Amino acid sequence: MGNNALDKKILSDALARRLPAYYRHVCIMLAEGKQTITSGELAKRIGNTSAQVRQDFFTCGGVENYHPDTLKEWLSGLLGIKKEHHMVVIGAGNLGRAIISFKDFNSDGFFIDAVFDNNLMFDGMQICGIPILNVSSLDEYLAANKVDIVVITTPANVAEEILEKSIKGGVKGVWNFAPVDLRSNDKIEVQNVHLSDSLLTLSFRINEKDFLKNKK
Amino acid sequence: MGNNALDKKILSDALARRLPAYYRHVCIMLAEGKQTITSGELAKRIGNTSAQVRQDFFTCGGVENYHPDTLKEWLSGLLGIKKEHHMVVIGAGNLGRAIISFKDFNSDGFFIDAVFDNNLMFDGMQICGIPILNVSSLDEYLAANKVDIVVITTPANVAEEILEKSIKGGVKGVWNFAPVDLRSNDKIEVQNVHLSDSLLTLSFRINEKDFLKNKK
DNA sequence: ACCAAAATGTGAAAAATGTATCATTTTTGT
DNA sequence: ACAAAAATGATACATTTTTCACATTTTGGT
Repeated sequence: MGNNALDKKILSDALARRLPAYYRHVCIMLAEGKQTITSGELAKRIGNTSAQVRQDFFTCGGVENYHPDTLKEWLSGLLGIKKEHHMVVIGAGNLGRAIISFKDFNSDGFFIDAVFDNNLMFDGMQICGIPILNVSSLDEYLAANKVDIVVITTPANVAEEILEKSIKGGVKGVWNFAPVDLRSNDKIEVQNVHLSDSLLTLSFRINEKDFLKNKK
Repeated sequence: MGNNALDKKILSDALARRLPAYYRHVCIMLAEGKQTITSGELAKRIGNTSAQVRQDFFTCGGVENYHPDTLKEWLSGLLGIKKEHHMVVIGAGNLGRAIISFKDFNSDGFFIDAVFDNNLMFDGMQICGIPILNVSSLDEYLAANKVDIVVITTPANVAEEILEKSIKGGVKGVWNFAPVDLRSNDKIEVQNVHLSDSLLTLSFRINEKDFLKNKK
């Protein structure tokens, strides 16, 4: 004890990106009724090596045993999903609605409490039972309600403004889908999701493959 | 010439992930009417160092000059977005519709030609002018039409099957939003997008911050 | 209960990635 | 057109990340 990274420094992005995958597959294996999980089996599922899995777990402080329940519990603790997270979505467009209708993360304690939009047309309406409010009341709402995470699905030009409001409102994290790179700071954590980036990465890999093929 | 990675080996994932960001910001700067771009300026925008930018460009074979047009052209070539890409979306749910309504990538030569769903209710309908077809006709469609990229927005249980059909149909890449890890192989390139993973990563970073705060 | 086989935890080596340096080239101001 | 300032390309260096190796522990079969 005491010589792992958790004690002194922030974990690497590479590892932070693998943790959700571990969690996801452990949940699946638990649902499949598996009584035991090995590092090798988990590794195979996420497309990695058992050494990597063991090293990651070691870096995160180690897990007591590899029973599905223990692993899920332990990963939940690491990922901070043992407590409830209250979220609001900004933007009632297609993407906003897609996120709201995702049932996936409800089971992990993520709850969407309200949707905000600047279009008055939506006033009084609901999406999947969640009320749509006008974005002009966002400040007020954040002051009156505990909101942990703000989801931005607006156009790029207002994203920065929403970030400011979120900071003022004491929000802990922003999950940003607007095509701008919002920056994290010590007040707030930001996760930028650029959907089109992953399409371009795919296109790049396809192109690269063609490129290599032409070489031989 | 001849001593860069492009000649012999595949570029790293870290770099492949930065390339779209470079492209995105170059496009923005071009739109802003900038006459010239420096490595430092670009670095600042994507939240990195100028050394990293120069190193990346060097690794990719180098660019002639830093004029916005040249850079955009050069990055386009790397990312394989100088030619047209024809896409179909599988799944006409919220996420499918959100992707179809994204206007972002049309300008980069990505065109969505059809949507497939297994729900007969949709038959004959359209989304944003794109026809919804029954998924039973997918094989036929792929055989008759040039499709470069298949976008999967179905539930997890049918994703693997769609991948198989895509391979048989000669598709080059799969952009997968179903919550399973589909694997790339030499027939097809896969990009898995796990939306909830990025939420969990956000939650992890928030949690980690709290954790560190409690230490002092 | 014992032995064999398999899996884990850990430190160290190897590989990959990122940063710093500096000579050369390009730009800017006078 | 020239000198000074700034930016780039390429190498060398430092750090981070992954893989390897192996002693220790756990599991499974007889």
